Amino acid sequence: MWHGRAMSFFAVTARLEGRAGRAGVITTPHGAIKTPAFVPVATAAAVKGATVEQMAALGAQALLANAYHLYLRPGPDVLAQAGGLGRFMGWRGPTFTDSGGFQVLSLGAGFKKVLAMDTAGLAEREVIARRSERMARVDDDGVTFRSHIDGSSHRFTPEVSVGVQRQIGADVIFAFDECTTLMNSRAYQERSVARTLAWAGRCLAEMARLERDTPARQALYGVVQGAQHEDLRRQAARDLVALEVDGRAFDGFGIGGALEKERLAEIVGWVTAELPPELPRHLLGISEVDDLFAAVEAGADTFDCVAPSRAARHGAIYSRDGRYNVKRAAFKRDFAPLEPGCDCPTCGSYTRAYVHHLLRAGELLGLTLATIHNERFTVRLVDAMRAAIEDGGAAAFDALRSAFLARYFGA
RNA sequence: GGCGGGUUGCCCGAGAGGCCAAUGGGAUCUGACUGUAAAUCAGACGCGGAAUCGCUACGGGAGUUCGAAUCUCUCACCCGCCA
Repeated sequence: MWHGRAMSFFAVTARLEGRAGRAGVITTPHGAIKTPAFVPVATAAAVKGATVEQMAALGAQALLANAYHLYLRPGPDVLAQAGGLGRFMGWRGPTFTDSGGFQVLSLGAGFKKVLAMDTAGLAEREVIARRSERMARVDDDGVTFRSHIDGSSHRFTPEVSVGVQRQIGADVIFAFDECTTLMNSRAYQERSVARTLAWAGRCLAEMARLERDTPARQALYGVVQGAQHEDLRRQAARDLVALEVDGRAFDGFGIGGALEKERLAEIVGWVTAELPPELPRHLLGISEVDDLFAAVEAGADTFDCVAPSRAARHGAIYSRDGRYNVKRAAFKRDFAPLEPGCDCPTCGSYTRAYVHHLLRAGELLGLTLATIHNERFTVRLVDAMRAAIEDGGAAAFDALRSAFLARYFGA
């Protein structure tokens, strides 16, 4: 059990002078994660389009799956019987699971909407107007979900989420939280943060209870919400840090929910300022290049995001010269690699023209090749940040960022 | 040789007198995607144009009608069945 906090679950190995950013190492029963690190998403115990061998080869240190999805299918008992998430999926490294909290939003008010970044998109009244088509309903005790698979009704509470994640057996699990949008009112955000805090306490209690029966070395992260409101974010962080139930406290913290892109650095900064430096912070659902630089500088240690794989499936390719869509007609006869200079297996053997053709032809290999590249791009980018922090400190980090962003976004 | 069916925009395919520049798919072009209900979604897609505007279009030609992709005649080609 890690909850003693004195145990070396996480250790800081280098810092950005004068800033919150740092490098470190998370130690799990399935290996270490050098931070900052990008953790690719494997929602249903699979990175869509890529094998775990491919993910290991491209340098992924850990993978993140989702408790809600695995609960519905194949069922947490199957994962438990398999020997845990990693065993089940053939992945030898560390694993994370999200609590299902995000589905409170994605199956609820935020369906098919840009959740965090688009403030102009959807007014709260529209969110409310769509209520009838929601497949998730929140109350103070938990969330009632309609399965997106068969429409059946299911109930998630903090206790259920922790129990499910316990069975799934990832090395790092998250407290069940309510994820809101920027369109929610201030009053709603206040109520929601209070609810998430109450749930956090119940998660700790349930974790303590389960650990009493059968010890298992899983780290539990509390999730800081509060949207764009500084006072809510800071208070939420302080409350979670102070929380201790039956001798159990959080091993780390997630930063979640609505984040205005323009204020991401600021918001992450508020939160990390309130968090103990000796515990790791995971920024949920972020991976665009400028966001990663901002968040690492602001003190986030790990990240997960669906963007690299989803974008790849849709033809969007990350490269140091910016993101582009390889399905565009312009690439039909472009026989350069997806990103010249990239060290990924795709770029080592294949061309834009080939991936262009595969994606247009609906060949599954196209998804795989593009996914491998995008995941490698993102992993490597964060790895480069870590190296800069460890080897050159703030000056090196700044140099990397300015050079990278200038080229990525054009001069 | 006879009888019947057919020919629609890049492709397939609806439409059977005005509401049709013409439903739907596909292809094509472009955009979006940040704790995955996402191998998805959205827009454009005859020509010109900012346009509720004009032009050209439903195999060719000739008609009927205020008005035709839709009705008539005819020519061409395609597909069935019977000789």
